[in-house]
Amino acid sequence: MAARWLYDSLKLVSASMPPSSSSATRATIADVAARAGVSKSTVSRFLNRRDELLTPDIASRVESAVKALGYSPSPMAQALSRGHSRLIGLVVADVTNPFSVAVLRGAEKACKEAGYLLMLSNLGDGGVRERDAIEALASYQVAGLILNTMGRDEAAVSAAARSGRPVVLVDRRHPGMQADFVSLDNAGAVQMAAAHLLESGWRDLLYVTEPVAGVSSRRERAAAFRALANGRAGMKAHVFESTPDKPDALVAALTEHKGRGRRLAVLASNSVTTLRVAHAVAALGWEFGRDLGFAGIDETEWAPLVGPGLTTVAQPTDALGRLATACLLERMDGLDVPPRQILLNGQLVARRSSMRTAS
Amino acid sequence: MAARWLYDSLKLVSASMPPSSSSATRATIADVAARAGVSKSTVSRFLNRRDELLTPDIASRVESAVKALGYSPSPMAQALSRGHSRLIGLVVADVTNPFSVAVLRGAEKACKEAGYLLMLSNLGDGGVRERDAIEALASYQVAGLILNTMGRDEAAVSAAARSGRPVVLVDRRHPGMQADFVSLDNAGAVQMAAAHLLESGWRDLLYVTEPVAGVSSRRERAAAFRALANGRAGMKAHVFESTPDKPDALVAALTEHKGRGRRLAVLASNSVTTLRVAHAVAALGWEFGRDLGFAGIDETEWAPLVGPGLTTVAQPTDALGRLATACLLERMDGLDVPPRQILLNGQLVARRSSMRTAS
DNA sequence: TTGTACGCGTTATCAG
DNA sequence: CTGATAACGCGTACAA
Repeated sequence: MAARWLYDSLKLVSASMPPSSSSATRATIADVAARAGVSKSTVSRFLNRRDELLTPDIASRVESAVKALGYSPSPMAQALSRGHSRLIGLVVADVTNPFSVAVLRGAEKACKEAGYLLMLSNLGDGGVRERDAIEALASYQVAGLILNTMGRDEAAVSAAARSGRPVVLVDRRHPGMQADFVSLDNAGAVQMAAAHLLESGWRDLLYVTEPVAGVSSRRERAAAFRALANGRAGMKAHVFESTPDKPDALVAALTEHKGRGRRLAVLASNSVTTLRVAHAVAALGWEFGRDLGFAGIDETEWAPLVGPGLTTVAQPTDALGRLATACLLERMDGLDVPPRQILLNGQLVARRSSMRTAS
Repeated sequence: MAARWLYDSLKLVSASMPPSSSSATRATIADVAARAGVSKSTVSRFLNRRDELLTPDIASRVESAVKALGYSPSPMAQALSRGHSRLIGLVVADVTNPFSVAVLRGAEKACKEAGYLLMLSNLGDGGVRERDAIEALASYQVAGLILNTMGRDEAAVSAAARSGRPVVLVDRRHPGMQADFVSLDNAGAVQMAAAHLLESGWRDLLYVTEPVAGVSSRRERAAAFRALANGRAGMKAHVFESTPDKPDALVAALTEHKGRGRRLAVLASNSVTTLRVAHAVAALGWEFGRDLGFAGIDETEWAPLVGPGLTTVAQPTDALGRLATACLLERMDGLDVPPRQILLNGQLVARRSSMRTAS
C-alpha cells in the first residue's frame, strides 16, 4: 500500500512537470511509465524485448512518452541489474607505444559501433600492477577485457579468471590464460623482412630487440630470426638486446659487427628499437642503404623521412583492434569454443634503407 | 519482518560458506555485515567515514571481516547511490595525434593516482558527433569531463552543461562553454620559435598550419604569427594552410616563397604539419638548414632523426594532462570560482634545421 | 498481455 | 554509536 501511494505520487509529480522541461535530473524509467500510464515493467519490456507482443496502443503510448521525455536508460543501473555493463576494459602496457595506440584506435572504433565504451588502463612504468588494473576494470562489471600487457604478472591470470569475463590477448600471450589471442604473424613478419634484406644483397644480419624476457612477441620474433639464421648457409646472423639506458652498447655492437664485413644489415624488432638504431646510426655518421642495410617491424609515419626512407613491415593494427573486439563480442554472445588464435600477416613496405647503394 | 527473515537467512548462507572460498560472485557489503555481525550501515560508515567514532570492538570486527572476505565495494552500486561515479570521461578529437596521446597519458596517470578510471571516447573522422560522445560518457555518471575536441559542435556545449559535471578543456577552447581551460601558451610558443629563426639569420618566414577554421589553438597560433610579422620590419611573413588531400600545394607554396629570397624558413604549427613539410622537403630534394630553415611546434621522438634534426617547441604534455585532471578534481571537490585559464610555456629544442648552413 | 514486487550493491536519512 | 529502511534506476520472475 505504501508502495502504491508512493508510485501514485511519483506519477503526479512527473505529470505536473512541463513535458520537456530541462529538469536538473534526467528522466527515469518511472517517469516514462507515469507519462504513458503504464508500469515500469512494460516500459522495460518495450525497450529491451520488442518482440514480445505488446498491445499496439500501449506500445505507441510508451514510444511517444520515451520520445517526449528524451529518455535513455541509465547504463549504470542496467549494469547493476544485469550483472554486467556495456563497457570493455582495455589494459595497455604503454600508451606511448604507437603500436598500442593504433590497436587501441581500432578497438575503440569497433566498440563504439557495437555500442560499447572503452575503459582504459595504462600500466606506465609506474608501480601499477597488471593485476590491480584488471581488478579495477572488473569491478566496473566490464563485459570483457582486452589485454596488451607485459605478460609477466602471474596474479593477473587469476584476476582475469576470477572476473569471469571473456578476455582477449593482443600481441602478447599470457601463459596459462584461457583467452583468445590476436596478433601479427611474428614469424612470418621476421622471415619476410629477413628474406627481403638477403635478396637485396645484405649478407650479415643483426637482429636488434628489446630484452625478450617475458614478452611473447619479442621472444617469438627473436626465435624466428634465429631459426632462419640456422637454415641459410653463407649468412651471418646475430641478435642484440638493446636497453634504453645504455645507447652506447648499441653503437658498439653496430661497429663491431660491421667490422666483420661490408654487408651488414639491421633488422629491428619494432618501432622502439628502430628509433634506437636510427639514433645510433646518426651518432656514427653512417647512412642507411650505404653503410648499413635496414628493415624494421612496425610502420610509422616518420619511417619515410628518416635517412633515405626506412623499410618496414607494417602491422595491420586497425584490424588487430577490431578483431580483438570482435572476438570479445562473440564470447559475450555465448560462443563457447576453445581459445582461438588469430594471426594476421604483416605487409612489407620497401624503402631505400634496404637497397644497397654504391659505396 | 519479512525483511528481517531474509536478512538472517543471508547471514546463514554467507556464514556457511568457506571463508575465502572463490565463490563465483564477489563479496558484498551484506556479506561483510553478516560476517561481522553488524548492519550494512555500520560497514558502510566504517569504509567511508572512519572519522565518525566507531566502537573499537566493532571497528576491528568489521575490519577483519572485510579483510577475510577480500571485500571491495562495487563502484557501480556506489555510483548509482551517490549519483556520480569515480570515472572521468575523456573525449579526444584524434587519438592518432601524438600530442593527444601524450596528454592522455598524463591525465591517465593523474586519474589513477586519485583513484579514478578513464573512459575514452575518440572522435575519429567517423560520424560520431561530439555531442553523442559527451552524452554517452555522461550517462555513465562520470565525475567530470576532459575535452580535447574539434570545438565546432554547438550541441556539445549544451550536452556538457546538461550533464551537470565539471568540464575542463585542453588545448582547444569551446566558445560559450563554462569550463576551465588548460593549454600551451600558444602565442608565446610561436613567438619563441619565430624569434629563434630570425636570430638564426632567416628572414622570410612561412607559417604552415592546418585549416584554422573552428579550432582555437590553430587560430591563436596563426594570429600570433601574423601579429609578430606586423611588428618587425624587414621580415617577410606568410601563412599557408595545408590540407592532407593535396600535398602538391605545399610543395608549390614552398618553391614559390623560396624564389623570393634565399633565407626562407618554415614554422610549422604542430607535428602534423611538420610531417607534411618534411615530406615536401624530401620531395623537393632540399635539405633542412641549407635550403630551408625549420622550426615546428610539438616535440616528437623522431624530430632528432629527420634530416639534420628538427628544431621544435616541446609542449609540456604530461603537465597539461595532469593539470587538466587536477582542475577537474578541484571542481568535483566543490571549488566554485569562475572558469580558470592555465597556460603553460613551451620549451625550445634547438636542432640543426634552424641553423643556417653554408650553401 | 500487463502489473506487482523484489533484487542488484551502496549510501543516506532517520529513529533508537 | 548503531540499525532499520528507503532510495538510486533498472530487469525480471511471478502473478493476474
